[in-house]
Amino acid sequence: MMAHLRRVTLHDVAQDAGVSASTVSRALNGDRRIPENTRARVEYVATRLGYVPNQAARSLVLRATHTLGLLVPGITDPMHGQVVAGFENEASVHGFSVIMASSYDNPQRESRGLQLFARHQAEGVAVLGGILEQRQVLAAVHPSRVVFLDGENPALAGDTSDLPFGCIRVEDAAGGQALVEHLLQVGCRSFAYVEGPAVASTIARKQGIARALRAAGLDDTLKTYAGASLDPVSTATLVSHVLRDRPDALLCYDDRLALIVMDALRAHGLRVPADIAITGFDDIPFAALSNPRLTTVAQPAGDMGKLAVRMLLSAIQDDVMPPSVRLPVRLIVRESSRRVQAA
Amino acid sequence: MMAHLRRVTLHDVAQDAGVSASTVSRALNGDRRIPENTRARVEYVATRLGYVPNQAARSLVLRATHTLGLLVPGITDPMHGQVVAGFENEASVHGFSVIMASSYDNPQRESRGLQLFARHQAEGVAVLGGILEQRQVLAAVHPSRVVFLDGENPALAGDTSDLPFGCIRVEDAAGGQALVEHLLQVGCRSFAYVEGPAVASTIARKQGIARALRAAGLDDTLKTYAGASLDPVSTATLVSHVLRDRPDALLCYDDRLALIVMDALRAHGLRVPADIAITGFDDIPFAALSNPRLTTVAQPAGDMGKLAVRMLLSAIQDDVMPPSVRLPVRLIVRESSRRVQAA
DNA sequence: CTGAAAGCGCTAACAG
DNA sequence: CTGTTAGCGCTTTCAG
Repeated sequence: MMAHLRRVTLHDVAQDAGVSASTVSRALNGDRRIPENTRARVEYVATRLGYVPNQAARSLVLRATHTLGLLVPGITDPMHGQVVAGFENEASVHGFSVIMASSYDNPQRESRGLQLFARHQAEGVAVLGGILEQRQVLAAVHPSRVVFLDGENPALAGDTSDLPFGCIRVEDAAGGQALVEHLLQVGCRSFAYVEGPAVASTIARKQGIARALRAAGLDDTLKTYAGASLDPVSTATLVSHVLRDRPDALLCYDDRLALIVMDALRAHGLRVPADIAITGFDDIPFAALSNPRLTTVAQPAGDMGKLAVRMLLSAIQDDVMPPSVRLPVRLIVRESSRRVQAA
Repeated sequence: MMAHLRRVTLHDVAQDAGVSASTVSRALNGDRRIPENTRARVEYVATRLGYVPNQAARSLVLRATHTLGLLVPGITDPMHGQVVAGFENEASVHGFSVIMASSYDNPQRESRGLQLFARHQAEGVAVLGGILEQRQVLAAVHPSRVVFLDGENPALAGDTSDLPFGCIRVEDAAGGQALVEHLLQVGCRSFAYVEGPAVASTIARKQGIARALRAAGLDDTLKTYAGASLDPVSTATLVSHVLRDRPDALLCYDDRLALIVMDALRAHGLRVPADIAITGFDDIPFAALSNPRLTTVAQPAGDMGKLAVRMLLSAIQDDVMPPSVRLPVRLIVRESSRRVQAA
């Protein structure tokens, strides 16, 4: 059965070094009162014996785990991957470990992940693209500090300072707006939006698009299509709509979707951007490698992860959550929207 | 300073429920000796108070953490993302938490990650694409069980059962071979290989390619180019080599590289597959969405992660590491190699 | 400068 | 059926 992992303990080291456990502890933790020679000897014995401190015991007595929880919808998404990388990096720089859980856009799994963090006494938790309500999240991990990254629960839309949690969002609407302004400039007059999952950012991006259209006096030009997945049926439906309406430009919820749509359109003989312009959102690495290369809106994904850690640490140390922020985005024009002047 | 996370403890619950701590512990852990009504009351109080068991305390006394460590080169890579997803999923199914660390293909960080696992008393650890020697890894996390996934340290090349660690690899060579056989069939006669990082799989794939070429009596046809990155200089060099040699087919180390190369080639006016066939390796999601869609060799990435967990759990429970395995790969022919019969 | 003792939150004998 | 006791591995007063 379950082989117990008998490891070398502080006492083993103490015994071997002929000192008490306290001395070993102090020596290894750089207590100035321990003279250099004892410290060296203890250290020597410790490494010789292969001693590794037991984190569980440590956190228990220190009442601090130096652990952050990160809840992700799914690590397969390149966009999320970048956030995770930024988060993990920054955490490790500050000596924090991160424990991760995937929610797969499923409230149940989201709760389970938070539960996990609570059990592990995470001192702070970041929720990426979560759909649970803030109250629920807060309750689940109380009293950990929480920051919401790209929170998808509609209630997270407003900016919320003074709350026991922080929000990091991007200028989704501004991104949509920038996209439309660019497309107008290259001569597009009719637009369609391909929706993503029914979450906050889907709506915000669409609102930005609608706003820009309104400003240009093209308010009711915008068609909206349900987003497709890799499944052939949904793409076929989408393509048939495009073929029927023939908009000049197709604004997709995100890059992944845009690439799927572009592929489907090509299979049906539509040329991008000659017949139709396509844009994405996120600027995932592959957006720059598609053919045609994808015009998109870049999100500072890595920075978001980094910032999340910073906010959490600040909240942990100073006991005050920094104000929520909304990060700027950047329009990146590539081939998929380079139209010859359209009608 | 550091606000201590005062949480509700077992004793709080015990007090409030008017029983002893042991009773609460037993009730909450489903000990059959506790009668239904007490169990219910305890449970009620526990949830009302928002009690969450302290994992650190638990692991300490149980001498079992139910934690697995996963070391990844970098979560940004879609291929690795799938392995991670499979691993995490399977672990959570079996009630294990996973703690993850990124190595960024850097031995130092790899060691640090392993150290982290040791401190957290991970009961098993999986190393994905690691470059450290097995001995070092084993020493670093002893006595945890270890499995190497796609280990990139050359010494891992041979199949190794009866060892205190397991290896999960894929049929890299067979994949390379299949690719060549397919390319020969569509009329390619001259080949070039674009290398990845100098690790085991780069070599294995090339060996498979060379073997197939030898079998076809085309041994010395194979040119080898240094792999490019997104950086313009390296791609320019690569393109100039391709332009000079004009091979019929370009076999790239992996999909990511293939997409980069394809993009560079297109920028220089070369058409794929009309002028040159291109293939990748891995079958990342975007391989199916490129234009032209990429011919590649699919690896069972998710299964690898899942299998790693299974091997680890089996080693933990039965104290015997299952034999190493080498997973099959699958040739996926797409547009990038659909040549009209070449000369 | 160093050791002895107490205790972090929890579980597991061992009595009752 | 339930409470008391001891102790997981570590840090930290508090004495010496």
